[in-house]
Amino acid sequence: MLPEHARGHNRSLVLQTLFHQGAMSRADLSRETGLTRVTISDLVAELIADGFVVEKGVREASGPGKPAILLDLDRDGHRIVGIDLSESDSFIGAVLTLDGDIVVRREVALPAADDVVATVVELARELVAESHAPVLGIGVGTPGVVDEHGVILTAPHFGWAGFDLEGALQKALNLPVLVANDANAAVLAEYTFGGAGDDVLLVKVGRGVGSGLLAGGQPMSGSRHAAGEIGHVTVGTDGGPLCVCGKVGCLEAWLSVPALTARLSAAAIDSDDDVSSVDVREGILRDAGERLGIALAPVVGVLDLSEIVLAGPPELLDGPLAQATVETLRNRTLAQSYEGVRVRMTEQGQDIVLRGAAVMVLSGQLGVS
Amino acid sequence: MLPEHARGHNRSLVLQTLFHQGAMSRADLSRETGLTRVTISDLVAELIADGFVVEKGVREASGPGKPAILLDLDRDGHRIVGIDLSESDSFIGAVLTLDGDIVVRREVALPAADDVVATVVELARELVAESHAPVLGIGVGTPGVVDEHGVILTAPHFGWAGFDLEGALQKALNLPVLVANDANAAVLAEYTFGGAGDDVLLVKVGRGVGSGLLAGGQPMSGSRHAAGEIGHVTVGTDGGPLCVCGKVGCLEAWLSVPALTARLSAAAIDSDDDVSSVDVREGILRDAGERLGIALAPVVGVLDLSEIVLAGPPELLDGPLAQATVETLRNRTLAQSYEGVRVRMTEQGQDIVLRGAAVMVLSGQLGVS
DNA sequence: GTTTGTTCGTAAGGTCTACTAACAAACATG
DNA sequence: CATGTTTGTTAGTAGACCTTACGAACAAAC
Repeated sequence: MLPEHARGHNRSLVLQTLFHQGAMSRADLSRETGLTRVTISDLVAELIADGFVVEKGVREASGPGKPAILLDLDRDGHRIVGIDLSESDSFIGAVLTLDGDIVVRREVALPAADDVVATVVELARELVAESHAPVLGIGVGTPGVVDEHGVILTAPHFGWAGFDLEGALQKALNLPVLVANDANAAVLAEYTFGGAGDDVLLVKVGRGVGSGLLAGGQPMSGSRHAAGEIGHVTVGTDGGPLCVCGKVGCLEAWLSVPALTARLSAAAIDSDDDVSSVDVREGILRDAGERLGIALAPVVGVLDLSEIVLAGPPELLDGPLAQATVETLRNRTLAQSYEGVRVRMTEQGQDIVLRGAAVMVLSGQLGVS
Repeated sequence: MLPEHARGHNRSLVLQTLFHQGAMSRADLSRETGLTRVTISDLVAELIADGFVVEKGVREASGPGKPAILLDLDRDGHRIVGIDLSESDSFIGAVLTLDGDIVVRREVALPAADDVVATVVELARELVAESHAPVLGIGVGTPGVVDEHGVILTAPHFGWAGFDLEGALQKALNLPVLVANDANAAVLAEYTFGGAGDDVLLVKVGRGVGSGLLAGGQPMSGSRHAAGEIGHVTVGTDGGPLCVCGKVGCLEAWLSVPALTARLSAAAIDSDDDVSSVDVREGILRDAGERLGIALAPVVGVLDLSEIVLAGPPELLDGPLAQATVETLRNRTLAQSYEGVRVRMTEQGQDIVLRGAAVMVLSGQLGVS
């Protein structure tokens, strides 16, 4: 550890403070960070020279003393490109501000397996061209198991195994690129923009079921970079639906969007009566929610989680399903640990992976999250 | 972050390197840490002055050049006192070397609830007096939920709630004191002395069932310092034994030593035949192991654990129980994640909490673990 | 209008940390 | 014995942050 590492840490500390607390003076930053005003002035001068911070004029005097010069991140001076490869029928890309707001959005149809990289490169190039400010970097959220250098260890859907996607994009685009698993990206979005706490599990329900975990404010990657791969864990001891993986009672067989919609439409056909059809629908969703609670109870116990966030189609997740999950967790964990475990939908909507990809860039390039 | 923090980090880096790799020269340390020989000399001089490092004479020359002066931790220059409050019938204390070897061992009967602190203080004082070298600090592993400052948030057994045990001992003993949960201490022992990897869960089976978790080499404490409290998580969806907490099918009701021994002895009375009695015994243990596997499968999936370590009576845990656990994990998690999940007994035996308490002191005082 | 006290930002100088460059000591080898 | 290698130290330098001191800009009190 060298002194210049401490310097980098302090640079990030200043950026982080401005990012979360908004415009403030050098003196405010000094009080907030514990560094002296002199050191803050020095760091700020460097950050202004690098174009990350700007002076926003003087604050109208509210008391005695010289009025402060307000500083802020140059929130319009840079853009981030985020890309989401997790949707079942398209790739989605966007240009985002440093605050995670989407400025431009592009969607392209899912290409053939051989053209995936070329398609992503082209999508990224278009977005970079659309950005009217320098692009800080490109974040990508993808299904599959991804290591810390953005190498896809396994992604059955794209036929990747040991493929250095980050390196390939880096080389083609000549900009900083960061690649991570889609659910891991999503939990970062929830942490930075969704007000999630330091210990949170995000369960992402789509074609499959995955999750991203933050413990103590740090993303968990696991011993083989496969943390969060929860879709094929068996739930309960009483059988269950057959899963595509061949086992019985996998969480994914209970909870994935295809599994749920199949069961719901089968029930709708069986039932003529509109009233009972609503009950049947609720029962199916409640069952799925209960299964999620059964699977998560040991995780909540071991990790002492305070918050579980659901991401996916709200018409399926938000309602009886989430309700059943929280009730099941309550019944299956000790009073002490469920008291305060919240289960809620994300408020990031469809853009959660895009915004999470932006957080990856913020974190990697500025040390902000 | 100040330069002196970086200095402290580098001091710890040197100590850590010597701790794990044994005696070596300044030039070796330089190569190992990436710091220059000059900086290493400076740091080592400081550490020698502080009494943590000693020169052990020259290494017999194996090639050209000036022979190296070997350095090592002064492993006999300091002792650590460890105390284990988790046993059901006694408090155990020990004087340990920096390598975790037990030099002196003392055991005292469990006192009345009001005398717990006084008893621990007296035990610690005796051990400090027995130590023939300066005591680096006192580590305590206790049942209950403990925060990062050693405040016992809840410990029903001792009737503690919000009690600052660390502060009380610190004041009475006038030495650095560190207090943590017993299972969390145990997993540290397994990590530092038992060769466990960076992502490991230790399940401690005794009067209750608790666990300690290490993820990415860092101890996890959870959002309310209750990480690892797994005893009262419901397992499976087919009922189970009644638990003291009033629920049905808690892991503790399946797996705790009192629950297991009760079921085993009941079965032994029922069965006259010696041969079938062995089968019955094995069946009971296998059932318990299967339940542990059911509970841990989602945890292994979410955290991508590579290693699960069992601590407790080997005559119960080591054999059919552990075997059933690993088989159940294999059946209930995706191939990818079980491949390489090892389930094994600890080799630290009865002293695991004592040694874990020593690691807490090593880590807190020297930055070594 | 003047004085007083406060707050902001900057300048100068000092301390601490780790680095590079250079060198003496101690050894093996041809 | 001369040469080359490795170790550990000395001397000097660059970077990072600190303390101290000061001018600028303001509010409040007189």
